[in-house]
Amino acid sequence: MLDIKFIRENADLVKAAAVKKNIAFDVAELLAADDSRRTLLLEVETMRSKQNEIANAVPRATDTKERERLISESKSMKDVLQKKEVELQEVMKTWHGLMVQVPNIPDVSVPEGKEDSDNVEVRTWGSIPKFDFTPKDHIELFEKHGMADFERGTKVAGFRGYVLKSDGARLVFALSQFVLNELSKEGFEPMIVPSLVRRAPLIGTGFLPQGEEDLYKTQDGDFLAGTAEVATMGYHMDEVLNISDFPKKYISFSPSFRREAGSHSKDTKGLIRVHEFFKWEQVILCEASHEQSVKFHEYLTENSEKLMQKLGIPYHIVLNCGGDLGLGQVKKYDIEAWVPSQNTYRETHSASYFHDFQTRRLNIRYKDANGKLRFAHSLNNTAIAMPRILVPLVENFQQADGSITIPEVLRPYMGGKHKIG
RNA sequence: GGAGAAGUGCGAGAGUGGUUGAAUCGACCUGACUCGAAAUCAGGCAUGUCGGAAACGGCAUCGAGGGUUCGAAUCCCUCCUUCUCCGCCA
Repeated sequence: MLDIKFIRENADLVKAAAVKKNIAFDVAELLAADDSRRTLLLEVETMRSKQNEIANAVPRATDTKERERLISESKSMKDVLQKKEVELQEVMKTWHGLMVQVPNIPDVSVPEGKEDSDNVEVRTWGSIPKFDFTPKDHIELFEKHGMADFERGTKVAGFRGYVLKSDGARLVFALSQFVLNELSKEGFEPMIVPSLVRRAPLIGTGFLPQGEEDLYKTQDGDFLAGTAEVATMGYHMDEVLNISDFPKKYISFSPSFRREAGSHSKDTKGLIRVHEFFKWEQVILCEASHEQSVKFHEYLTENSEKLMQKLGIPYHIVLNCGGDLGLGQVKKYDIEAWVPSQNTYRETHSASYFHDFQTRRLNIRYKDANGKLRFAHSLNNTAIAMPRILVPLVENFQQADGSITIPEVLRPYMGGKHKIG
């Protein structure tokens, strides 16, 4: 959500933002709604003021006639006021419905573009492996070593179902432990947060109302979150934080769920795109300054890069184009890992910052140096998403004999084992 | 799942229909006293929103949303949350 005052004063900026993000949004419609909102509000409040005045005068009226007169005057106003109030309510509903659709303004450095093919490569790391044999894809490798069972996974869970087994299961926990340790050293506070969440944190983080299609919903009206970001941000909903605690750095774990509505034909096999997975997510809350946001955005990205480097997985960073940005994102980097079987990079991490877009919706504030309440800034980035990360991991480290070398940093968590197979 | 109780400001806690945005105490801030601190004394201390250049003023907010009433923190309804007891249970 943006500040309505800001929108009013910068209508052109908002309009341009919608165009850049390829989001259909009519700023003029919102401004018109805002005009009627303010006109009505003034009318209603003037009437209320009059009524309050009468209500206060009634008990002080010593004369019975005067008392009667006041009461009947107020009564006669009531109908009109009630009608106006209903009118205002309707306008507010429209207004609010439009407000949650206002896109955040993308940074000037965000490239123009409609879809992920328009993203711009920023840097690359590691060398793409050259195999003197025909490399296997991750599905073949997983099945060869009994690390996953896709057939039974589908039997149990349906489309995109999987079961991780043996070293496949061990790797998930090894990676998990590795990431937890590395980021703990960086001062991130580990949290295990709910996946099953209420509507409010999803609205607050910007996944709703637009993303309802991609969320699983329970019969109680709760949702399964697609990322730990939701619950971690919701954690501080309606709070006033202490500025001396900034930046708040969290590393949150949760199972994550995605319906993948509209992606039915994409990545139908294997572990790239699944309905249910595990994720460690970095979340930062900091002071409301663009410089801080930019600084921590780079920091979050570097943290994940370091993890990838320690694992030895080749990757590149892309700067997402306008059309590939979410409603609330100001700027986003994706880390994409090299996947030999597809001869391309595939997204494994996504780092974005929001300015106060999320915190305004979630009402997360702090008192600045002048004692003024301000909305904090929020950012997040994947630390590691499993099992997706296993795809580049096993494919890049496969050997001619079909075995898989285990990255050195994971060996302590794999009982000292050096290779699979 | 069943029965009952409760939700008031930063905290404790009063308030059961009429200047109550809310007593009182504590915390916090400013000042006085002090070399300084403690103690004491004086004053201050909610947020949002609308109008206004500002001063300032209006409106809203006592878990949330509705309702009754000229008037609601106070009465009624629905929901949410917490607590107690029973049942079930990883």
